[in-house]
Amino acid sequence: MTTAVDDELWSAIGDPTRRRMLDLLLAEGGGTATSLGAQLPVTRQAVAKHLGVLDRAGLVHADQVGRERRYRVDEVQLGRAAAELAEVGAAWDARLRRIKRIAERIERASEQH
Amino acid sequence: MTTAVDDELWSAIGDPTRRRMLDLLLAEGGGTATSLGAQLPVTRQAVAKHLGVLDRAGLVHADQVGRERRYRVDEVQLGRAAAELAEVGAAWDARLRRIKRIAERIERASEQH
DNA sequence: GGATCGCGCAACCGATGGTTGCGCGACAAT
DNA sequence: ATTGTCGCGCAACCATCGGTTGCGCGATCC
Repeated sequence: MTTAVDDELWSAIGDPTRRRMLDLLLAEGGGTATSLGAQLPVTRQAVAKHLGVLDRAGLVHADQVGRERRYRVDEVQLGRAAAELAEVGAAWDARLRRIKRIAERIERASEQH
Repeated sequence: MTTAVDDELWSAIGDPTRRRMLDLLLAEGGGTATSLGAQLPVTRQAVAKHLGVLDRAGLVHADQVGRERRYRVDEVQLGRAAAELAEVGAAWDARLRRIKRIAERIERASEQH
């Protein structure tokens, strides 16, 4: 029962900084490398690289506005990502629950000697 | 509304190979660096390093059996991890849903000019 | 005792997340 | 129109990490 998760997507949202960037973009409805960099503990250049990764993964999308490069979240793609996250979590949870049940049954069986 | 996710834990389960290792350990109720390496596209040494990371993160736990070093999953810790995954997914989902609702309201408002 | 098995350690390599430094084009001001 | 500032992209460089190969050692099996 392989969870069939898109590893491309995982590596994009696996990075903590990129997750915080997505959060910021969602909260403010968009932003630039400079505006995000001002609210993060990394430089503008680092943010720009991350934006490139997210862009190639299809999670964000940029358009030029004057001398600014404004990024916004692609809600559909991020929705897919969120769903996959929840799916993996649920799969593990289910598996753990099953194991726990079996363990308890064995416990009971050995208790009554 | 910061999601307050433990970055330590994320980086541990963020790696695709480590996730597959956890799956294998769960499916077989434990394993060694060699046994896992045989079922993965990487060498035993790479697996051993990953096991070290998972061990330090508290997700697995080893005990020596003869000349074997047998690892098993710490179900409680993995349960916490699964819960956090689901939580982040749900948080994004909720936020996206809220944004969509607002967007639709604006749409309607501007339509009736 | 000798062959084998499982493991740890060390050196090395490529990709990646981060930095600094620089130059260029777009906008603002006098 | 020139001059200054702002936002950005490009390049060089560094540390860390996931991966490899190679080796040596201790435990186990004949």
